[in-house]
Amino acid sequence: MTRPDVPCSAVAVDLAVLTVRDRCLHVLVVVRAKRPHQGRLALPGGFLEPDEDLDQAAHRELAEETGLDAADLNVHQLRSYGAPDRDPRGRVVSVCYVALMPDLPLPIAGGDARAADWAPVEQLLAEPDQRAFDHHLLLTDAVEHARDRLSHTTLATTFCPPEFTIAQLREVYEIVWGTQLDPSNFHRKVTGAPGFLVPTGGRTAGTGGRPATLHRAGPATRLHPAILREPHSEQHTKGATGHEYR
Amino acid sequence: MTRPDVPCSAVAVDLAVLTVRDRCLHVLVVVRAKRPHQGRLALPGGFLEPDEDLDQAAHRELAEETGLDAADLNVHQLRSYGAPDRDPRGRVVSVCYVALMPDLPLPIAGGDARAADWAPVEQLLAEPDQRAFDHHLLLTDAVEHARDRLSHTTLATTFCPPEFTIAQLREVYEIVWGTQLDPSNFHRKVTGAPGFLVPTGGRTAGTGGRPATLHRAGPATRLHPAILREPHSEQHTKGATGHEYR
DNA sequence: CCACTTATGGTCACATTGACAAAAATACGG
DNA sequence: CCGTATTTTTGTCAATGTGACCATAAGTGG
Repeated sequence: MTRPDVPCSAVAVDLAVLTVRDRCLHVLVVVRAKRPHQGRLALPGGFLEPDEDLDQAAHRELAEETGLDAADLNVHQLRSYGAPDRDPRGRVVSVCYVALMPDLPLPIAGGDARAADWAPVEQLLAEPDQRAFDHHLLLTDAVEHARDRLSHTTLATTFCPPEFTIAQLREVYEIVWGTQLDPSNFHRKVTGAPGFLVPTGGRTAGTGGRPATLHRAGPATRLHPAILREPHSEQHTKGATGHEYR
Repeated sequence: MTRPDVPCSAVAVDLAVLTVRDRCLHVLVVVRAKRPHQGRLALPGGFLEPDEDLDQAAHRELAEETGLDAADLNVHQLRSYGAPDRDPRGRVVSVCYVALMPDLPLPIAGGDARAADWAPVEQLLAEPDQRAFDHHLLLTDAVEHARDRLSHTTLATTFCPPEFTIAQLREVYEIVWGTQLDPSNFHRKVTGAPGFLVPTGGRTAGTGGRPATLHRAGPATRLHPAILREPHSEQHTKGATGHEYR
């Protein structure tokens, strides 16, 4: 059905699957088994199938790589990448998705036997030229995207198990943002944001301190008021990722 | 160069070019000259050329449709659309860009002689099924994107001429958001946001009121503090566009 | 000079925030 | 069993941002 008079490209869907693990932000990576970039770390992904929506492809790839049903996870399109030379095999336009998930037992070795494992984001970002294709750029953008979203949405709860304490949630923010947050003020903010947290009635025990009340994620998606990343101040002319707004 | 063993798609780049005109938000549309959707209004766009980056393609299309050099305009990728049946001719994945510009003299009839003209966004959004392809969805997302960005970035100035008054800037916010803003409080906020506005020294004249000082866009891109859309309050569980975060 | 219009500045009550203190509720060591 | 350390949770206070609203400044047109 594709028309012969129109330039034709392969369309790939790549995934930046993020989680918080061992007090660090991790991303799911695979070791490439084939050329090009054989042996290098890459984001999991694959080509769009003929009768598939982009979102469907992302969910399928996620299921193949992690064995997880993405239905209740958080998978969102980030942006597309189409530099003409980004894949030496030919023209490939890649649609990148970001998925956030709690620290589940393990990424099952993928359906197609590629080795998939968690890698610390900080370490990967420190060596810009070791990734396959332009996946360093994809990862940079994905992390920045996740950081931004934590401020304005209730996304942080997707890094947590179904029931969690406010300290666990605070740890997520601290790790993703690389900052320290005041426990007392953080508590006030998140409990004050309508629809963010729902107390389950349960409490923790055996942690050597006052037991914490357990919470579930509430119905809200946008956060009001937002939880700000920077202690305020400063001229904000920065923007790291190369996809600067305005 | 494209490998035969991989599903192949056409990749299109579509543009939602927004401007403020006659106190309404307008978008640049073309009347489709060919089937499918002949005679219907569509967002301008075209297919990705073999040796072109996505951003380059967006700039090229913008130049073709408006005759404008996009260098100093504001063109950003929104997201991609890839429903299998979105184009009856075959598989087409479309990367949508949003461009914001001041109300320049006119959109020159495009290089390929298609009629390009401004259409009021409100009117287009009111008739969901009259657009070509899924361009109603693209437009919905583009407008929501622009609205969100006004709060947190200095994007609003790109709707204004090089020199503008604070009242003109306020009008941009009011029109894009569909709200009324208090002139006095708005003035306090925008003049207080560091790097947002730079007074040029000039003043208006002949407007039947106190002359306003003229400003240029400042160096800042992010806005601090943000200029909030809603007078506060309310449970924010909404999200209109179908691409809900969380 | 006066009415009118628009821009800009000020006031005040209120909400949000960060820094910090204090209280509550547990574990653990003696 | 008591005191101390630890962690959660609740307050307090000053600084700042915000909305509602009023006042003043500085033009135009009669």
